[in-house]
Amino acid sequence: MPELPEVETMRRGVLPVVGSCVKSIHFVASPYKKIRITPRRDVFRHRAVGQRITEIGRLGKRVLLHLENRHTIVIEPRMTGLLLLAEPPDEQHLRVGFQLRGPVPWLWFWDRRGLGSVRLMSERQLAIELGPQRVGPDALAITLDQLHARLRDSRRAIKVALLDQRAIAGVGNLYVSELLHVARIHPEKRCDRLTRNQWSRIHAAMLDVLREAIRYEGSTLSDGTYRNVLNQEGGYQHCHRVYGRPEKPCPRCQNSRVKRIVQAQRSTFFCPRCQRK
DNA sequence: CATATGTCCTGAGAGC
DNA sequence: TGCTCTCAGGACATAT
Repeated sequence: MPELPEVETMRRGVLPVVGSCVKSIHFVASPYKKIRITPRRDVFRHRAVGQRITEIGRLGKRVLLHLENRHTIVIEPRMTGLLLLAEPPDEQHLRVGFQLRGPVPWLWFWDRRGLGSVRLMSERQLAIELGPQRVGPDALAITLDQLHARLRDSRRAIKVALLDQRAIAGVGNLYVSELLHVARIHPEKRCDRLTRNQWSRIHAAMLDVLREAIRYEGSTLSDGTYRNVLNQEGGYQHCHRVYGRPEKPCPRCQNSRVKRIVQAQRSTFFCPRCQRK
């Protein structure tokens, strides 16, 4: 489940393709219909082939490949999408191959479940479809004041609100449980009932957890889907405090067991003793 | 407007 | 053993 740390790891991993030229693009035939690829493949090729990759960016949970003609290839991994410089795990779930002229011959988009997307956008399209109205400030860049201003009046539970990418971009279901545990905030606590001090703890914990997870190159869960661009596992799953650990002792207080609840159809893990409502 | 729910997708694992 | 069923959660469409 690539969230900010995994996508940032992908971004850093594909930096070696900066300066390379797109030689050809292979849309793998059979699963093509199943993932969202826009525009049509001939138009996509016409606008991207022959272009140099000038820069690699990240917008929330998306990787951006900027081209010299000011178009951008927007890669959205969603649940199981991977960006690979190494040989993909199998042929079956290969979606797009970018053949490059440069030090690395191929950049692959591989996606087992096919919920991801690969889109080529003009500057204008990018500004509209993924502009500040649609994607909030990045979780690593947002200030405490910005975070506070954006969510302080919301009646939603803090866990649910932090997953809203329009409010703040990059936090997903795994890291929200982790950061709320570090901040000692109950996931069901309503935003409009949090004190300034609690917001401050959330902000600090968010930065700590995300930065630490990036250092470990993200989390590879037992389903094993997330891999870095060289098809290697991340390491942060060994550091998880609560996520995916129901009934295990809380790593902070030891006296309480991690509880699993469901909020907005998603699992939340927390320590009922350390994170009181 | 804000918030809640439904939808897509595949394969791992549970349960029988 | 081998089958069926549930569940995992990204973003977005639709409903309340």
